[in-house]
Amino acid sequence: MDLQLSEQEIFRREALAAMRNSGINPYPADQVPVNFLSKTIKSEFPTTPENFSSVCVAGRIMTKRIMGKASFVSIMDSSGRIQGYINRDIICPKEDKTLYNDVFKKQLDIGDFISLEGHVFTTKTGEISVHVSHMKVLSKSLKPLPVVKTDSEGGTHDAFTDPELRHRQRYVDLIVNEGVKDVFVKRTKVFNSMREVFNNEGYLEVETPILQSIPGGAAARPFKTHHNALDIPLYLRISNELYLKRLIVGGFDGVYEFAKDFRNEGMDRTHNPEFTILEIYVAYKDYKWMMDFTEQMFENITHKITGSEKISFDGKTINMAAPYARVPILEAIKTHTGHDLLGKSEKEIKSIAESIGIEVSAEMGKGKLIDEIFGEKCEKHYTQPTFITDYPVEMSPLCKKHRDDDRLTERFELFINGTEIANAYSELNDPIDQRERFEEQLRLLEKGDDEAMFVDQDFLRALEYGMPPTSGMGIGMDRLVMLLTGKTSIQEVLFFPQMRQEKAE
RNA sequence: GACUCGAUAGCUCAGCUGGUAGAGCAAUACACUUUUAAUGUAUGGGUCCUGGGUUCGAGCCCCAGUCGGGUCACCA
Repeated sequence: MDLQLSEQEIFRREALAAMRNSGINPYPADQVPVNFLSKTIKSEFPTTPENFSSVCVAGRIMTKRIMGKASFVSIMDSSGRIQGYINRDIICPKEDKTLYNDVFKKQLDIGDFISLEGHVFTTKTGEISVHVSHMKVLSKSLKPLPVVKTDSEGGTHDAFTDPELRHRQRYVDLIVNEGVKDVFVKRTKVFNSMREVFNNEGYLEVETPILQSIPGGAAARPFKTHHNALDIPLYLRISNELYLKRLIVGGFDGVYEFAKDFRNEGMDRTHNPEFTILEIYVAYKDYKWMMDFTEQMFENITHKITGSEKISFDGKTINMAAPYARVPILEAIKTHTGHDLLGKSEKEIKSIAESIGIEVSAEMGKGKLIDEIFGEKCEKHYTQPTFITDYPVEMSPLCKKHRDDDRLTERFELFINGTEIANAYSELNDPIDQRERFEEQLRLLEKGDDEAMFVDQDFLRALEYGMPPTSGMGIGMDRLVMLLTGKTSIQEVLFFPQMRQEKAE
């Protein structure tokens, strides 16, 4: 699509041709005998200089400083940057100075990949550098990178900041913006440390279908697609919950999946159409156990990722150390609105909601009303990790009724910084109760609630074979990563957030 | 979806009351054998997001659209 080349792009193509004319392959095929990362050299050279008499590093040129017959070049590898000192008469010991005068000085640009071989030394100004004896071109770059500079006080100049460009061209963002890579490395560390916790408990990581004919397990609008050979409609999953419970029926004691889910809804700072939820189901446990398990895990992974139990987010300090407060939802509503909703009818709750300024509509059932009141008046108060528990039965069609009060369920949601991070149940395993709950959802569906759940007959059949008491939880991984990396936008923790097409054609 | 702000050189931005477009970095050329936001001198580089309109004249004003940010709504 780049029919029109900029001046700089033309210069780079000319440099590419010139390089070939000098007998240099700008895209060689051979392996590069890299034996050190820049980070290792910088951290270990001061104590064991004898190990660095013959190093080979490779990376992308980030700056070039030419001072006549000697030059400095900074290259960036996966671990950071290192400087090379390039002296004309050292890399060109014979008559022919082409490699220095033409290739290095003129044909190599910021963005090109090179390898440097030589010994490590410290320059007059104290920077650990590679004293280069051999330089090789590894790959020519044809597009100019944004040049971000950092001054001696650590200030950044000419930062590459346009969010559209940063997200569309994440590869450029990763190259030039310090700290971006780190967010994604942390993201993977979060996943890995949770995996470690689950695997140590003996839980099995599994995979379940993404293409589902009944999009179940959550209240959300699905993406619809079509299978040609079967000639049937299929949906991208909005949740994997019902499949993981089938596996508990099948006899696994603990299963988990880091699941990409897809919801065909609005996008904003905390929603992307595809996102990742960790779902875990453990047999013979209840939601109280899950709270203990969760707060312990969150304390551990926070420490592992950030080095502390305390995180700062958006100017607030959040203490992730266990234990977390446990507040029944109706208590929370009582505290923040003064209204006790326990035992109140749908009509009474509706008028209370209206009286405190909440917009209500005809198709809102009891569960939805309570959800609205909590969402509007309460959740923002829970900055520190708090388990909100015992949701009304109408809000939780897949959750077991509360052992002490059958108007409530054994459910918790974990709120941190006013946002829901986790949602967990003592899973409903009474197949007759489950069928009735589905039928209630069907009535809501007919009433026009387009988020009500579909009836999944095969899931009911599985429950009829018997499922042990089980506790299950879902954790919004993207939001958890946001929290642990201090990012306020989901786009900052996804490599490739959803965006509109760049060009109309 | 609503409101709002924005889009100008490769990047970050400036651009007066409407009078043919500017800076820093990057680029090109030259100088410079330990620099580091290297430096000095010179030079080139523009579909001012797109399409209409007003005007003698539009980067600037008006209308429509595209893409993005923010806020809200929807939604976990």
